[in-house]
Amino acid sequence: MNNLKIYNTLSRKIENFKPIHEGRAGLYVCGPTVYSDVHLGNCRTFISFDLIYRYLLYLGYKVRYVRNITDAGHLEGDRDEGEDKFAKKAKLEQLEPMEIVQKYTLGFHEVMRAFNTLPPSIEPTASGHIGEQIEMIKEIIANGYAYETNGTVYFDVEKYNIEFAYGQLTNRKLEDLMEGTRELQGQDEKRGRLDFALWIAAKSETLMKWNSPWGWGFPGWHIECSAMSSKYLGETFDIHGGGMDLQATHHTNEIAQSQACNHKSPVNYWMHTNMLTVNNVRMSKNAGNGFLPGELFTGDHPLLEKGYSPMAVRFFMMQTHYRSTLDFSNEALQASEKGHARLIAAMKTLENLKPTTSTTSDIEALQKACYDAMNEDFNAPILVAQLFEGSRIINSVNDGKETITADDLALLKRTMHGFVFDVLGLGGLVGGPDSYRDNQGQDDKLSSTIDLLLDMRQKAKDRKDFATSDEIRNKLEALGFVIKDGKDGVSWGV
RNA sequence: GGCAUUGUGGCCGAGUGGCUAGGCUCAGCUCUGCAAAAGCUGCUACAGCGGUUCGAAUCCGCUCGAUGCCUCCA
Repeated sequence: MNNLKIYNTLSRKIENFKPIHEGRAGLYVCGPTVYSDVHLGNCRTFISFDLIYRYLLYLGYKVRYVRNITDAGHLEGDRDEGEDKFAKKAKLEQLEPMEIVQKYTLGFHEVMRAFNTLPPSIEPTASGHIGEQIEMIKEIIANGYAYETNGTVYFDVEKYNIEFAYGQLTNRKLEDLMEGTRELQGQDEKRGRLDFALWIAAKSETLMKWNSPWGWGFPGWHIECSAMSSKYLGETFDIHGGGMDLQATHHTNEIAQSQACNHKSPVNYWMHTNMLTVNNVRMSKNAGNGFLPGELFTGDHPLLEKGYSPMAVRFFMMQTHYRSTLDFSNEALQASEKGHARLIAAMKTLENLKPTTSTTSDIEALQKACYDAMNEDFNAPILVAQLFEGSRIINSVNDGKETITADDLALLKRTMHGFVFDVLGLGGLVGGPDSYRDNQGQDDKLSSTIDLLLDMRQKAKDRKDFATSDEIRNKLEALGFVIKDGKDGVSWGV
């Protein structure tokens, strides 16, 4: 449990993970803004952190995993101009803002389930924590790091920077940041160009608004994460994660708010996941090169040659480290699809392995290699390579080319199950994720039927009636089944 | 312009200075009635040029290329 290493954005180094409380870990991940369908880039981030969450659990940590839902106050422009996203979408769709929130929250959960991600321990909403956010803003004002103008409260970045390093997370100096900032209209209310809103005064047309000491309004985007993370994980907690694109603005402001409020650094380990690209260009909502998870599953998109199962996609993501960019292409996806199928086939074979009195491969070394891979900043690609070594052993034992003792077989099963299913989250034995397991009863009937056909084929083979046996095989294969003639009989897969 | 990341074999992708992951593709072999599956073997990889070193894909410098952030985004 003590060998885990994590790359910390703050130090730009791989560090030993030392939790604040022995045996426990607090993890906060910035969740989605639910004003439209979740897109695949978001999914990659959440799947990456699902892996991290799963491995912490697998190591025996008691983890509190908090992932928020942003359902209020997220403006179009990050620097406080623009319109409320929910209200804008609501006008377009003629719905109440909270209907939008509900619709896309449900859709988000559906996709997360399809990818077999574990639900977080707590999934707090911004709109449900307005009080906490107001209290935090009051404290920041009392501490002298924020000021109110016409019902809007701004964070005073330049004043904060005198005492703290505002740009520490991105290694930037305040002067450089100032240069890079444009002069925007309607900003006379701000004292400094980098100042950002903690609370925004409602206009007459604002649909989502709450009462506050500064009048009716809504919270700025960044304050919700500071308020909710400190509420559920404490003023300083272990790990905060999110996509790399949040590093410069959102997370930088989160640190500033928390420091200004609580006088302490909020997070020990900052983790950032890399972007998803298509043809080497970042997939983004507005670039037109993105597709939705649903389109990926069905293949119903011009960029996709066919559909890919959620587990094949998850496996594809596990073959790349979370800090590397991941490029989507049909070729790469299809390669992963086959690799995934081969690994899952070996998992099935593992169930039927027969032990003997000696072992030819070093199972303990395999197990250690799996732990080593994940302990090195959650290196899933190396883990996958080790699991293929495990699958090679499984198949060799199955072919009678290698042997294994009962004890080693038990260890091999524990290792393979633990890392394939519990850590990588590649679904259960029968058909993968829960959504694919609904027709369990049918599956049983189907497999009896296939077994019957294969039994008939065997009888035909026994009397050298190869015409009949091949006909059965060819027709089954045409239906998508794979027939494997093994040493001790026939097996099949889909 | 500033701050970062990055350039690995046909493709995708790991790589902590020396022991050259893994998957997919392709070719061959073993097994098989034939296939499939499985196993084994192979396919002149580290952008270029210098440097440090006994030794560099890995460290340093320069050149060229790609990407991200700095402006909504996971």
